[in-house]
This record gives sequence, C-alpha cells and structure tokens, in this order.
Amino acid sequence: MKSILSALSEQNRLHIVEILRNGPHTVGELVEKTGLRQPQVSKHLRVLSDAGIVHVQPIANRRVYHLHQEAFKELDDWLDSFRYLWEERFNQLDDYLLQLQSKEEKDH
Amino acid sequence: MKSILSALSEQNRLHIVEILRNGPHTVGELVEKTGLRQPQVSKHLRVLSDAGIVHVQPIANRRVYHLHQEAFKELDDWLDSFRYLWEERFNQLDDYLLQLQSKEEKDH
DNA sequence: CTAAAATATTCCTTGATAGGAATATTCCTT
DNA sequence: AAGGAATATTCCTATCAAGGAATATTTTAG
Repeated sequence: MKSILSALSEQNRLHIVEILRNGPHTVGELVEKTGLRQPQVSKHLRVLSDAGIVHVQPIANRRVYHLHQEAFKELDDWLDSFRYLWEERFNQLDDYLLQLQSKEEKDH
Repeated sequence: MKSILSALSEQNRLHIVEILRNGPHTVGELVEKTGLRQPQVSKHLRVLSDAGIVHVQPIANRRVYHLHQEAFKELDDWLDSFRYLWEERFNQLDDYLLQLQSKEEKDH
C-alpha cells in the first residue's frame, strides 16, 4: 500500500499513469507525451514497476508498458475501509465530543 | 489529487489516518498510539489537514482530529477512471501489440 | 494573575529522491 | 560483424521533507 501511494505521489509518475490509462505505450511514446527525457521516464517507470503499478511487455527493442490492475484493486480495497465515512448517517465526531465531555465531568 | 497522494505516501501519516479510521482522536491520543513525539504528530496533522484529509475541532485546549470524507471521495472518483481495468474482458495490451506489429509491416 | 497542560511552530541537520549527463545494454538491420 | 535505435543504468548534485530540540501559543485550573 505504502509503495503504491509513494509511487503515485510524484507529479510526473502520476502523469505517466494517467497517460497509460488510455492504453499501453512504449517508452518512446511516453517520452514524447510527457516532455521528459528518456532516462527520467525509464527511471519513473522503474519505480512504478517496482510498486506493481505497471507491467512491461518487451517487443523487439522496445518495451510496451501498461497498467497492472492488481495495484488499483489494492488501492480500491484500502479505500473500501473508508467508505463508511460517506455512508454512515450518524456523526462519529459528535459522539466523540460527548464522550470527551463526560470523561471530563468524571475527572472533577 | 497529488496533494492527497503525497500526504498519504508517508508511513507515519498513513498510520495516523488508519488510526483515525476508528474515530476522532485528540493529538495526545495520536501521540500515544503512534509512539511519535508530539511535535512530529502535529506536523503530520498539518500536512494531512492541508491536503484536506483531516479536519480539526478545537475543544478547550485540545484539538480533536477526524477524517474528512471529501478527500476520500476524491480518491474514489479518481480510482473510478481506472475501474475499466478489471471490468473489461478484452485485453488492451493485445490490441496494442497487434497495432504495433501492423505499423511495423507498413514500414517495410 | 500565574502555573500547568495541550498543541503548534521554528530552526537545524540529515537522508531520500528527482533530474542531468554520460554510458551501458539489447535488438534489429544491413 | 557493425552501426544504429530504443531503453536502462550509473554517478553526481541539488532540492525537499522528516525528525530532534527548543520555544511559542492557547486554554484551563487555582
């Protein structure tokens, strides 16, 4: 989880991921679309790959990169544990404040 | 989007967010549960707050922090744009490789 | 009004990381 | 085999962010 998030936390990598959302791309195409230099693109792809966000398919002397669904599923599962936030109708905060207050009264 | 992701990309902040998933906490409680020192916790909370991930409710001389649903909704919306990855049955990669190959043949 | 508790901020130092430049590697073409 | 194209890696430097220590701020208690 942490490696996925930190891989995505960099501007240019986020951009690359959003380009790949439109389908697989070779490194050269990514260089063109991002305006970055080739070595930096390769380096970012390495980080994304290590985080399991992209996969590579070698074809001749090119490398075709594409998104790997597992990483996004993982993110989605993690987000699931927060969905109660906008699905529950009662307010956790109010509850907590009341509880804090009653604790205070006990202290006196 | 980027600020949310980079806020969450730090280990201890991710931990704080997961503690807050169980409900609102004061700074002191977070210090205790994380084992971090108070100033660092305050600093992390600042980053989370700037990213819109947490909100604060002052009560006496304490501050009660809680998760702010909007940030998670935003993340969820962003993830939505990738859901096709595990919902589509055809394979983008295969399509792309075929396309690459036919382009190559034209070049000859 | 003063002291103490809870929290935030500032300053400093250090470690991680991104970009630049150069170079290595791999595969194709001839 | 040699050269060139596509991509990856290495080394260096500069920037940024995290932790430590000290201090400031706010609020309550007495």
